[in-house]
Amino acid sequence: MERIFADQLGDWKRTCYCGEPRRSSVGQEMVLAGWVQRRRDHGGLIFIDLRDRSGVIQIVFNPEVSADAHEKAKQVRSEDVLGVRGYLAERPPDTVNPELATGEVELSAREVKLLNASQVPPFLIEDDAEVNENTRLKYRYLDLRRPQSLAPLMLRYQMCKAIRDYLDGLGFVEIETPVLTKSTPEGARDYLVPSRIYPGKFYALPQSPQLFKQILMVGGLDRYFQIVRCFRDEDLRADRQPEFTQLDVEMSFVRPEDVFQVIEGMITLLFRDLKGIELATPFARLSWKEAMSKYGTDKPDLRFGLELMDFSSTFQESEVKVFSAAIEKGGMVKGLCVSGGENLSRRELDELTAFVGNYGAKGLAWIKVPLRGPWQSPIAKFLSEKEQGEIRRLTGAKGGDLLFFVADEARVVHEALSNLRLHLGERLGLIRPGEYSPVWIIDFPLLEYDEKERRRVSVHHPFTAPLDEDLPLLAEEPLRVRSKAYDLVLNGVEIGGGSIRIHQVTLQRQILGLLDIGPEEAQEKFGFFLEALGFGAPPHGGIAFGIDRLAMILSGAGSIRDVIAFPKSQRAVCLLTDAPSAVDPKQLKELGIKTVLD
RNA sequence: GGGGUCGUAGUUCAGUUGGUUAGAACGCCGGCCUGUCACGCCGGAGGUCGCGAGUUCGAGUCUCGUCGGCCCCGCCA
Repeated sequence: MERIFADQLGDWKRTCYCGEPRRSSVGQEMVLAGWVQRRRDHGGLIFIDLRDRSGVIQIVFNPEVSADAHEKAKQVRSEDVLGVRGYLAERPPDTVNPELATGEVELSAREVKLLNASQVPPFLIEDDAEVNENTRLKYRYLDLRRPQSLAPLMLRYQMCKAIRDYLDGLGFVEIETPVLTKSTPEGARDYLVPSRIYPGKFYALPQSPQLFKQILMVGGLDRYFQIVRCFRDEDLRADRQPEFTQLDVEMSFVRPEDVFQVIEGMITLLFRDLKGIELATPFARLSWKEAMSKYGTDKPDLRFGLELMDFSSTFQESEVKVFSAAIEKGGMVKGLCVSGGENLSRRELDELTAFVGNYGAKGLAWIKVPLRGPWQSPIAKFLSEKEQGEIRRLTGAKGGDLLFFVADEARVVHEALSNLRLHLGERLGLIRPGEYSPVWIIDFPLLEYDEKERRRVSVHHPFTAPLDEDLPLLAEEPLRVRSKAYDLVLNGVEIGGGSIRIHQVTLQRQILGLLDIGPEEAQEKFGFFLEALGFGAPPHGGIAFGIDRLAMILSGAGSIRDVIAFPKSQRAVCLLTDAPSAVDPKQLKELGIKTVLD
């Protein structure tokens, strides 16, 4: 039988949140409202735990206090919405509930309004209820009633508010930029929005407000920021959603150090206010080259050592053919030394071999260094005395250690070993919980060669300025030019990235040329921008932060979906609304669009 | 596009080498109960084993396909 509750709030005004009443308010008349967490019907007395976002309070329905309220409470079920008027009472001492913030008091109900009935919820609204994510997301409104699910969103809000206050204090101005904008080449796949007024033409949703913020600098804004939604039509990951939020920052007349200073102040503030953690400043700085060499990645996790070591010169002429052959072909041999790793089983070593296979490594060589006796290793018998000596010298390996080696082209070696390093770091418990190691990665290469596209592409983006000292290399050896780009990496997560931009149109055209973007294409794609640079663009630079990833780190969330109110599934579907969905043929006709699917 | 993993009651899960009527806990429904707070006690309902083929005397279990959740590779200037 369907239960229908038709009471209205009427002139009732809620006194406070359910989680707030304390002993100091005992005796006061109160109106509370919320959802029914649980009902305990003793036949005579009925207890109801009433919940809102602030917490839970116990309501007592005693027929001797109000027969009418007690009668109504009999009909109440989980997740029904109630308003209750009554007196706050002190609980009898032996019934105090120390688990509850409101556990010393209870509301004695005089009058109750049944404001809405709820269907039986598909899952229990409790923190420790483990529910499949698809069910949680389909009923996200129920999921959000759990403090555990709401907390990351609350923290995210506090984070954004603190950022706004901080930047405001430094004279930054938040300005909105268009969401319906122009598709730009380079970068990720665009989300397109068809134009009705110009059939066959499309807006693109911004991947970032890059050009607009630079144009704001040309406009003399001097210090801009925006917390802004960005869109990239690429496949999802645990830390990637098709729409995500950036903190976008841009400043005029600045050097990288000026940007670092502003951002370090902001990040330390967030950790201090939101986590009570004091981060040391200035943050570490690591050149891209050093990061790649020591960690095999441009986003190293500095919470633990386990650095990569280069054995290329050791194995140049090695009898271990996979090593020497890789070097011969222009590749390298690198490895790492796992202190105390000797007790890994053969099976575990096989698993690690399969693991590096994910990243293209064709194998994983290992050497166990026992406390006494000869090395145990499939390659041991091929290693010369000299090589063994070199390995000892380079690694400092002692009894109980385990050495890993990967030989391949540099890219594969670095991919494989950097991921192996992270994997081992986690698995061997090298990461101390609660530790945060921010580091700026600087001096990125400006360009790299894309084998698939057979042309140079930007490592950061086409508007990044080269290092002044490398400008002379631009014409002859452009791939050796470093840039004024920087990333902020925290515990192995790239949380922000930016650069000092090119502010002179001549240099900008030259860079576009190096990217094989000819004058005509440049004119068509960013003519407006090049023109703007020509009207006195100031030197400027900035940075963009992944707000979602920052919120993940600060809240300890395991997935980006935890810090987004209505996230999409891995197949980019909104499980709540079922978007994307088919549209009315009339809508398509109006837009001049025909689908070509069978 | 590829690899891995999961899908059994509303939820979380169990289900043996393929074998009779698919189980548990919580939730739900009914009854009793005036100090519970994971209330308790008694009783009850609830299943397209994701979907579709195939193998078999017989499929929750095996095979293939497909759909969906999650993780990863590719992709993400």
